[in-house]
Amino acid sequence: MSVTGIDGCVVRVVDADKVAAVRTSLPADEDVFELADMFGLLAEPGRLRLLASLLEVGELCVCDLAAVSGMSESAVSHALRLLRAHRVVQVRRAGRRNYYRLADSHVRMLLDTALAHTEHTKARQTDVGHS
Amino acid sequence: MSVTGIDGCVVRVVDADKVAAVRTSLPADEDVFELADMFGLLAEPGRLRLLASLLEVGELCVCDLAAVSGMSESAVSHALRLLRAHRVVQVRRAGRRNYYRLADSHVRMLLDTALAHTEHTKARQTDVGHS
DNA sequence: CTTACATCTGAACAATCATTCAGATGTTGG
DNA sequence: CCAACATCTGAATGATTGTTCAGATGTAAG
Repeated sequence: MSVTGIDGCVVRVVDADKVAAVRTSLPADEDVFELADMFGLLAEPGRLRLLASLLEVGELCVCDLAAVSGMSESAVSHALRLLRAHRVVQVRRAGRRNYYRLADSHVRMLLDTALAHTEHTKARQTDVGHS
Repeated sequence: MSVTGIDGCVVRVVDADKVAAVRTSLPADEDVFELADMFGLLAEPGRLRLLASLLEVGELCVCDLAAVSGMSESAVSHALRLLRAHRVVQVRRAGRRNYYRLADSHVRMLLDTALAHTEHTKARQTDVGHS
């Protein structure tokens, strides 16, 4: 019913107090973009499998990651380049092979949370079929 | 150096044991897709702000969500439709207004984890400038 | 019933993105 | 140095997606 300026633009607002409160408690734009970006890295089955694999076993070379994830080695390389650019994974050279590992504690936490929930759900479903 | 069948296809593998181990411990395809999908919902600044707002204040109508997030009401409506389709948010009608709230504990956990980290990082940065 | 309101919807457009292909880079062993 | 190897890279393609616009639905108030 009332109006307010936000980006300098005028908008309708019902509960001005709530709106003001939420707006101050919301993360800064920069943080929101960064966060969304981070979620975006996890929003693709291929990359998700790559990261989950690294979380599980610690370190793997490109061709093994391809074998595990079912992607082509080229696709894996592209994915790893992206993850590398975002400092999510780290490389270690060993002869002609490149071994990748997780390098971001934030992503590790999110992966843990997400995968824990998945396994928990699966466990429940298994329990149901118990007898 | 060795080879293996995965999708029936033949692939190079270096550490066959690790590959086999990871493959069994990895979530099922269905779960991976579902998870990636979930992350995808969080991978956009607009939706992220909407969900963070709901996490903060519990319940908001569409136009207030638009005011908070800085999106057009139409864009908000589209976003909410998507979130609704994935059972992430829930609607309550009140007159001609629709009030939305979070409805998915999984997403709530992920949001909590993510936002906690953001605030923690911010706190550290603030501390540094304490003098 | 008619108007103003709040939200929803579908089509269309622009932008982003993942994958593939062909070839480049750099590495090891003979 | 040469050949096989492991990974990387860029361009091109096809698919997916977010936003906008115009209008549809449904609700409340006079």
